[in-house]
Amino acid sequence: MASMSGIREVAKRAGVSLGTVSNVLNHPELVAPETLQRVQQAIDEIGFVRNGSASQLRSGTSQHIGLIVLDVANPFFTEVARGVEDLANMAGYFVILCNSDDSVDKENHYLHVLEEQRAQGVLITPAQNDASYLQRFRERGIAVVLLDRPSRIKDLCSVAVDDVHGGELAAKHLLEGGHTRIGFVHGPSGIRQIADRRRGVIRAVKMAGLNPEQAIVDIAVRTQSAREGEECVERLLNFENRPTAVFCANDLLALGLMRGLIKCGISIPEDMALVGYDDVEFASVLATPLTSIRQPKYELGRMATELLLDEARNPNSHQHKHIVYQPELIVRESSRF
Amino acid sequence: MASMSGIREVAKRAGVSLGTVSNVLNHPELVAPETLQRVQQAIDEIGFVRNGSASQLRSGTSQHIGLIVLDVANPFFTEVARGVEDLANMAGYFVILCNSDDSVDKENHYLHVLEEQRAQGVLITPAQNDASYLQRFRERGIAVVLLDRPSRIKDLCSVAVDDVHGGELAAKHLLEGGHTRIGFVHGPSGIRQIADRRRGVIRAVKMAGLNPEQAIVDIAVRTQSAREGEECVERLLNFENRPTAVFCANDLLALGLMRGLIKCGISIPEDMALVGYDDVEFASVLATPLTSIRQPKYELGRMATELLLDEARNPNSHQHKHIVYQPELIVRESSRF
DNA sequence: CTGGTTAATTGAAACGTTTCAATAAAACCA
DNA sequence: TGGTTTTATTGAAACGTTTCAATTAACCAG
Repeated sequence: MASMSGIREVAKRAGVSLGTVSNVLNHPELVAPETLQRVQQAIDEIGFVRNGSASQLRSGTSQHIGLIVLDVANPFFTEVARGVEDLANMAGYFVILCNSDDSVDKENHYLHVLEEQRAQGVLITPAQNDASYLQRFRERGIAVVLLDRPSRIKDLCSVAVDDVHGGELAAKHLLEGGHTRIGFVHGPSGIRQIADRRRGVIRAVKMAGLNPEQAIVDIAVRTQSAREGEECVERLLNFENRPTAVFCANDLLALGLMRGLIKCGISIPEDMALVGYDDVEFASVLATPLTSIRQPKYELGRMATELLLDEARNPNSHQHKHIVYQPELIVRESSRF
Repeated sequence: MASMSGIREVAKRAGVSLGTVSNVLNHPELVAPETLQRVQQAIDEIGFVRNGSASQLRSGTSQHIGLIVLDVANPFFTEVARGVEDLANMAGYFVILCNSDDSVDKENHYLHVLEEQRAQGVLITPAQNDASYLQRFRERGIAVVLLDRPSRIKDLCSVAVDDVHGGELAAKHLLEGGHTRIGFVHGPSGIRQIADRRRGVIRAVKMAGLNPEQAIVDIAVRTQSAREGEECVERLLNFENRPTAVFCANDLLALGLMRGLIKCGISIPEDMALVGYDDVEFASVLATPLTSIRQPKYELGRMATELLLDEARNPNSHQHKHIVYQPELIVRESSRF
């Protein structure tokens, strides 16, 4: 006798019909207890495991959620991913991990894959600024939530952190410490996060009654790495009117800067105050613990997933939301006054 | 006229049969160029995207690969994940991210999900030491590769890093620096990695003709965090015959230790040499750059995936392998002599 | 004892593909 | 020219579920 696959074999063994086995799997409440047990036993005996593809095909709903980030290795996204995964898992969904590496091609490839899988939804930090192409997704009934991208697109949820405020917090803190000339070290200004943080800095300076042109010393680097941070120390120190404090757009930059400053015999915070961004794990644990701006990363992921699932499950009653978290200033030695 | 879904509508529009459309999708080489183009156009016009579930159901093969790790937020796994994702993606598969959080329950849950999806294979760092239950997977034709777990199980591939050698490298380096009394700071000895690293240390000490009992000062902490590292400084310094060097089982511990030592006015490496493990990104960038043991994390992930895909695609010719990478000593200031 | 409700179970018809044997058309060759 | 091979296309039959209208059984009130 050939193989009678799946549910069918279970049904035969338990002496019930196909439909009943299906009910045991999906609506156990409407199966008589005795039958339920008999079927369960049959399932255990043959070690039956439901075929997800068949199930999804017929029922028309998958359990897939896509998470498209720029780089999993980035500790920021890593924490976000945990938040996503935790909630999705609890709700019975599973997460497909997609690294776009900032490449539009890779991003499109993944979007296509997720479309084929008829994912319930996609959490995405878009590599391309134009999010209109996500429209197609929405038309197919796939929920989309923008991650770490504030957005006013009406028919899309978004979850982000207020980078303007973050920049403002950092600058205000330094201004309160009596610094009137502040270096701002950052990567490409084209990146929204960086542009926003700068706007925050400018705002704080203006509020303090200072002239941004004079109070802010702009130092741009190519990539926001520790190496670049270290290399820009020279530039920083050679300014005719040297800043007494530096705000780095990211903790890695701050780390490099710190190292470079120590090498030059500049002590922190006495000769130069320092503030980073992201509050990565090691910030608190450096030789001179680093003041930094903390973002609710895990929460970001959780909330985004919550919105996504709500949209996926209640497409009609769902209200699109634009959630913006407020960052938090964590003061440590590097800027103590 | 009701909706004629998918392939069927494409077929009608292009004036060909179902089979031909399917061929365009899966075996374009046996479709006449002219027909091919016509079908492609129809596909584009209606914006058709193949239904993955149906495809998988009928063809019997999925594109899913499961990656079950203890914690995505751990930078070690993060790099591994990148290696996995990169290769899997290139080969046309996609990765389902699973965080077991060291919980056997979560692990089992995910294994079940992956079984339902008929995943092509699973990369796993098992939370439970007994890997025999993975046998069921193998019987279902799902390939399994053990990640970061050396194993002699015959019918399973495994990829790992030689922790004994790692411990040996660290200790040997310190011994060569003239240290004859070395602190070994580590978390729970029940963890294989830690036990292995200790064995390496002992081996190196013996090779140097010293007595492990006297040369090694064992300092256990509960968790391998920076905080615990800092807290154990006191214990370290209060030994009657104080070690002149410390090997930490992990960079975070080393970081904490470093901070504690600096606070106590102990200078590194003059008064106390320090070696970490993992060579995390910030190791090179601390006030005193940290000597550490580097593991080929990305390569680990890539190789594991390669083995997995080979097994999934050539189940018959596939040869199970047990690959062990060698870690590398990266010497920096913290142990310079 | 009848008619009406509720509770369990059934079995056939999808779901949207891929597969494969069968056909038709075209190309080749002696 | 007729036979043989090659190249394209076809259409029906799966793949393993879920769904749903229909059936049966069981119960209760009047």
